[in-house]
Amino acid sequence: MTADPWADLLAADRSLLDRTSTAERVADLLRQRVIDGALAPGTRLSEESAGRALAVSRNTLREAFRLLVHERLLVHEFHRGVFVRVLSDEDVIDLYRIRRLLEISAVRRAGRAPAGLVAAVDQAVTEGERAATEERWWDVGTANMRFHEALAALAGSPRVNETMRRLLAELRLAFHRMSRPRELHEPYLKPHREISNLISAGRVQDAADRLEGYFDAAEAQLVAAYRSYTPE
Amino acid sequence: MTADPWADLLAADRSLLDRTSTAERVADLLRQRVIDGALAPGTRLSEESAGRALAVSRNTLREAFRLLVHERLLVHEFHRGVFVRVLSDEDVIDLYRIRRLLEISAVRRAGRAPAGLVAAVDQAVTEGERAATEERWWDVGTANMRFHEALAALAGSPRVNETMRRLLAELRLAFHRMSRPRELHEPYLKPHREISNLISAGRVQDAADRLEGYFDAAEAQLVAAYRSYTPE
DNA sequence: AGATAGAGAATTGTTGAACAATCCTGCAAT
DNA sequence: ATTGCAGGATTGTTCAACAATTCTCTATCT
Repeated sequence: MTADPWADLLAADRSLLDRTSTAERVADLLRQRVIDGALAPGTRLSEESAGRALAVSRNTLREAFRLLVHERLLVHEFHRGVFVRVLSDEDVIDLYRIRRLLEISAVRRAGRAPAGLVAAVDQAVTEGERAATEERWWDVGTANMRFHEALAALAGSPRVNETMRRLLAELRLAFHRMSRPRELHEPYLKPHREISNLISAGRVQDAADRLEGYFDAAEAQLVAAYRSYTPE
Repeated sequence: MTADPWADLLAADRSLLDRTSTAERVADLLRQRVIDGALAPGTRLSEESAGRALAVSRNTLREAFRLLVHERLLVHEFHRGVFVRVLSDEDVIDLYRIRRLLEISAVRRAGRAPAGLVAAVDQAVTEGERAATEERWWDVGTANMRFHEALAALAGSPRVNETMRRLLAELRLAFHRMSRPRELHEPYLKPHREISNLISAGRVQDAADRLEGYFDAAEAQLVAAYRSYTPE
């Protein structure tokens, strides 16, 4: 019962010890496929074929499905199966609503944030700019999301981080409905750069105000785009 | 394929049509028991005994467990079982951090909120005051939570509502570690009343500022209390 | 032609049993 | 007091079975 100072160090490594169930790994895999668009919104995932493809039993697969349904990446219709989520207009609006709350609040309190978190914001913007010069538009979108994730991370809250990660994964579902990734992502590079510079300069209130206006414009534009792309 | 105005009304009732799996109902039940404290933090829920008690198979039970683990009410240790979550000090601090973000932002934008949502805030406070005069201290705590839920609801976002509901359920885990429900909940009645009145009066900025100060005090106090109650 | 009904197939919901992998318990040995 | 080691208990995962529900296709009717 002695106090072991090194024990805490080891405890941190415990997570790497491969201690994850197959259900979780299946969920990780499916989540990735939904995010990168290999599984398009609306696709039905039957237990039988998915189970055969991944070589796991139906029960294990169902556990994985439950996780992703809870993350809103899949929807579960009783006795009908699970489908990759199709976002409605209201969903996209709502995603922006909650992101606005979290990000603006986080930026407004960014004065307390450690330097590393501020640097991460700048880094995400830089990464987006580089991807843009190389015309990798999907990567620009990814970098843009990392930017917003970094903004929320300024709050220094694990739960905020996880909430943001899930929201952004959900937002990917909207992107997959739209073609023209360049028109979709490029316009945001400049405002992102401005906001990042304001934060780096310590002018967090100005940054928050700028972000507020940014959201008004971005939300309106994306919703309009999403609506116009909607088929049926 | 005609436009049916009444079809939407019916569609809303579809959810009442009992179309829920047993796993979900088991999860609902367990969630309730965790929230009301019948299952104390740290309790181990073995698959065998829980399954026998609820008369469901292990597979179904495991699906329910997955849901509650995802909601952070249970923790799952590989090959060891599931336990009712024990919140750490950091968890309590983090819960307050994210609540602060959501609630303050929601209040700050409460000008756009419909009157019904504002009324709900007042109603929650009134309910708490009544419970206090009747010395039902646990109910005072419940009403206090409903107050905070109503504040977040001012944002008018389904996702914010759900996030708050989960966060408050998680916070219940902290309360169960503490005795003295009166000392825990009573002090907040007065500030809640003040904030509610400010919002009703349309002075949302003042309310947000007041809430900010409230959080500083409440968080410090609860964390101190939680720490002192912590056994082992 | 188009709508409707109904039989049969396919899929999901749930259970129970089985076995492997891992953890826990208690005792012996040092 | 700590370590090593069996044996038992619990979880992880699969499989097979059946009930409940939905889907599909054809026959029927107007």
